Amino acid sequence: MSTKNKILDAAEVLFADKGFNGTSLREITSQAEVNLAAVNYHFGSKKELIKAVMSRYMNELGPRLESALGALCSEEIKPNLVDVFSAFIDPLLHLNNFKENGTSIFLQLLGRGYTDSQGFLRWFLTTQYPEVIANFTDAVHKAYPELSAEEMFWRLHFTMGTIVFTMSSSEALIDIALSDFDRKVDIAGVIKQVIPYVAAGVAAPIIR
Amino acid sequence: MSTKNKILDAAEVLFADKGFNGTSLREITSQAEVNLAAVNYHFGSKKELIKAVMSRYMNELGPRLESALGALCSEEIKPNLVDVFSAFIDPLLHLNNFKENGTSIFLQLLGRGYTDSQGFLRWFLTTQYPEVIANFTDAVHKAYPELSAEEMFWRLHFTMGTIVFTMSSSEALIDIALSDFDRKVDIAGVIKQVIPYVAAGVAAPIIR
DNA sequence: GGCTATTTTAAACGCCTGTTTGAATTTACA
DNA sequence: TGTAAATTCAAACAGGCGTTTAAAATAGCC
Repeated sequence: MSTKNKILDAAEVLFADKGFNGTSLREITSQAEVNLAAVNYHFGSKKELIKAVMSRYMNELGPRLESALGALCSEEIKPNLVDVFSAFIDPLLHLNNFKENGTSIFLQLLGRGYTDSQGFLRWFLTTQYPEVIANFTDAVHKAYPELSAEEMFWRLHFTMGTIVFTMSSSEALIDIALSDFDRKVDIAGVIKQVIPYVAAGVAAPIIR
Repeated sequence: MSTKNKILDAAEVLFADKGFNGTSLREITSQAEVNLAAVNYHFGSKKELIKAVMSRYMNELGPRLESALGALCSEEIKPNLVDVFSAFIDPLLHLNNFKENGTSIFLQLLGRGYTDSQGFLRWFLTTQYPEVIANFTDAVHKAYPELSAEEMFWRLHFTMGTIVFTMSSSEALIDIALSDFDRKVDIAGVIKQVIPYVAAGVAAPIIR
């Protein structure tokens, strides 16, 4: 295991748990059992390390997401919104093969990135991976063409908020669900719960 | 204007903008034009200052929210979910009278509190203001009695996520909407957009 | 006016942060 | 095996953090 990967592995877990600002390089390097200076040697700075952590996941997720959404767009029959959102399930759950708890970690990182560091991660994702977003809006437009561009903009951001926020606090919520309802829920279970919710939200009647 | 209030006024804006961890006491006190030590003198610690900032809003919002939701529950006719969520509008917008941009600041603070500081604010709100949550779940249950307690739990947290996340990045989103659609949107406009979304999400058909 | 209690102030405390340095060590290749 | 490049390492850097201290200033009250 290379030093670079030891750092990435330790960093992603700590970042997901405590946020980017809330995690120090000393925590990361001692967890990874490497020297403190290794981060700056291999990545240049903490900011570049954050980008590297996100890129590793996006490079794994991006192509699968594109092909899943692309397949949906090229079909003859018009998809419904549940289909569109369900297209996310397999690519997201595949991250669990890539890495233990990969799905959960990635979604938590996404949530952290949206609120930490004054939205620089939003800039990073939208500029580095614009085709993912374009594919998604295309699919939604095909499923629900009556929605104007502006209404779609807002509803997609509401959806992003629902997913990202839920997942960034999913551990706490899963614990509450376990103690209140004696129900063991995993990340796949949460995703299955959230899809009808966001699909109905995006499909809500338009009030003008 | 008392020193205490000067600190609270400066702190809430900075906390909303940059998070609790991301804002230093030195930023707060220099913005408020008071001495650095004043925070620890008047509030004891940074953590207590955060609680004080949140309490000032909750004390303003709580009673209005309770009466709005209480009125809904005591009505003869069964409310629908749009009514339930609409009950939040007036109490929330009233915060704009209480304080300039009060609605926006409060919702941003709420969002920060859920992700910053490992959820201690969730603990603070649920233990200090449980009746608000109870009123809300009662109203939703009356509007949609088929929903089981567990399904309601998840859908309410999805809703919380949608609102809180949207509002915590509302400034950035409003800017994008302005440049992409030439549409000036304010916080009330965003709230009106989000209500049909969350109402439809909570009302989504149950998949068992 | 004088005394007490409250508040404000400048300075320092100890600790933690990301980053840099230069020497020691390991690795890779001829 | 010898040499040059790549990597690791301990140590220190400058700066920011929340908090504390004790003296100075202000306020309230008899």
